[in-house]
Amino acid sequence: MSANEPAKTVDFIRRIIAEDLAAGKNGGKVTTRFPPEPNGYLHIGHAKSICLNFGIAQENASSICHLRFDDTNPEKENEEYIESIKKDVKWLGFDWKSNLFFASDYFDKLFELAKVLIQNGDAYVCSLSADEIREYRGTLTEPGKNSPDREQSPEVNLDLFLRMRDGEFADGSYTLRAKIDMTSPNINMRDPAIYRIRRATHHQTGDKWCIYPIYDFTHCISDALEAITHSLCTLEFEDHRPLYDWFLDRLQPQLKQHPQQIEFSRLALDYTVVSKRKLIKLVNDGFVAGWDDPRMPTISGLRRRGYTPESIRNFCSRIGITKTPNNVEIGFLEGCLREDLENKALRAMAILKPLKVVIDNYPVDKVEEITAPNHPQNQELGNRTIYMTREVYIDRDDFMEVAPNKKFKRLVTGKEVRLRNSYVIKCEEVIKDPNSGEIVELRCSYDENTLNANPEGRKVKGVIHWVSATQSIKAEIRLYDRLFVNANPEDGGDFLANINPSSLTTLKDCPIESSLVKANSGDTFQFERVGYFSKDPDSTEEQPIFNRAVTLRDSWAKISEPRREQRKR
RNA sequence: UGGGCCGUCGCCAAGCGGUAAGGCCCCGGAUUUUGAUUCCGGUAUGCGGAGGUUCGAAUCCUCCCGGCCCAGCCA
Repeated sequence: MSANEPAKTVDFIRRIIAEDLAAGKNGGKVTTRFPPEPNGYLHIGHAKSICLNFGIAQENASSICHLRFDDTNPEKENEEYIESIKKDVKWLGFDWKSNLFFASDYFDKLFELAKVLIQNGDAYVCSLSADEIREYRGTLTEPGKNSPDREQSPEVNLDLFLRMRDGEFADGSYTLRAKIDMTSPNINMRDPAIYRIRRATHHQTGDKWCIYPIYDFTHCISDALEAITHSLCTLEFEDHRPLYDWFLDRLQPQLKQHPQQIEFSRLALDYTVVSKRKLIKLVNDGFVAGWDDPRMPTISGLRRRGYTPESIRNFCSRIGITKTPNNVEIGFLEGCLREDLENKALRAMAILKPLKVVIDNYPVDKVEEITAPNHPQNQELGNRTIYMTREVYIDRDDFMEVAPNKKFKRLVTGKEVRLRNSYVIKCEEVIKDPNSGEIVELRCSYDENTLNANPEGRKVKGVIHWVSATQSIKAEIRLYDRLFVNANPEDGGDFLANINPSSLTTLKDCPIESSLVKANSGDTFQFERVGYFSKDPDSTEEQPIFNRAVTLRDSWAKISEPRREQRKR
């Protein structure tokens, strides 16, 4: 957080924790956990949770945040996801130290605790099929009815449960259920399943088990076993809290811990989907190139796009933690990136839509070395050498035969403009293709006394970027736009129907200044007057590739095209 | 329509009975070899609505309206 940032008011969760600490609760300690299921890559919504949980640990002395994989559904999980999650949490700047856990570490313990529930008459083995269980559950407005197996003796239940574990029954034939209340207005309390039979090889436990515990049973116990003090989760688990507490209350003699679950609202972002199911769909159906496609709101996608950990952390800090359903503007995230990159991205020049300029009075073979600062305000970032030659490229958007209005201050026929870090040039003649009428070249002259100096007797307001035609390299530049055309991709019911067909524009053979050959994959630059660009890992020696992370703020665009579609909500 | 939760500026968000913080966006203006950055200044007589309690209400009470979540052997 920058020095002039106003003091951030504490959110309600941090306030509760501060109060608990002050009251000496939990022995004056606070332990949190980030509990992802390894069934997909982490996204910006997870970043919010990571920043909260790890952030709280950082803010309190001797506090710690565990990384725990909630791996109770082997059919959807795998090792690739586990590795990506660890990588992303680290990249965001957080450290779980030695506290890496798996819910599957507790499978034996969980099994024993399930037996305790059975022995105490708090759980029973049910022979109803999935369809039957649904029927027996009732509806939102009608109570459910008891399973015929509900009053089975603990002895029978225990025998059945052991045989479930021993593989005597087919998948789906039995479940272990908590015996709570089939008439509860909270559907989660209507005898929820806590174990199901599923012959699936688990990425951590292999084929040791053919029964797997369900989230509600697993999560609260895992929290208790790890002595988590504050179990923070999103609002959709609010209805599960009574269940969370129910299990812990019943098993208090065994666990001797009762973490507190607190819920906060999940992050929603304009023009994006943040749901693993949908993200998987985008990846599997080829709408994007992969989990790390720069258009994806995944941590890996944002990283490849050019986002920095600092910008994401700052974003999470600014949106805060509340229970209000929030829908954050995508521009808010982009603003955080710009703010971070403004101070640290080295400057360079690149031409997206080249227009050749020949400076007739510039010596034919002269190659002039010019030292240009890497950052206009920060000399510590050093300098680089750029090369001035007789032929250069400028951007087509920076020239018009006739100025459209008095505010236009780029190059116009017969007028002057400064080439950034170089000379003032004047457009003398416009060369067009005789057939198409397309402008193919500009013939200009330059004022040799204007390098690092203002021209005599006149003011030249406009400054445009340029690249030498002979001393430059060529790059592929990928321009990204939002993945969806609607602020709410769900509009109309099918998010796939709202995919932006032009979310990616690939520009080939863009002239970029030669200093960029030294760039490493992942380095991010500000291409002056254009935006921030990050070198893509797919780059090769011959073909550097740059991804546009975000454009610069562009107040000229507002004047010249004030009613851009994108500005509408 | 059962239950749970939420409604303060376009977007986030403080506020917790004493007379509406802040950030983003937006609008002016200054500086600028990036129409960037930076810097100044502006932007809710109003807190979903209606009543009520009180000297005083965004904050307390009542009713109403709107939104989100829950009927996986997913998490």
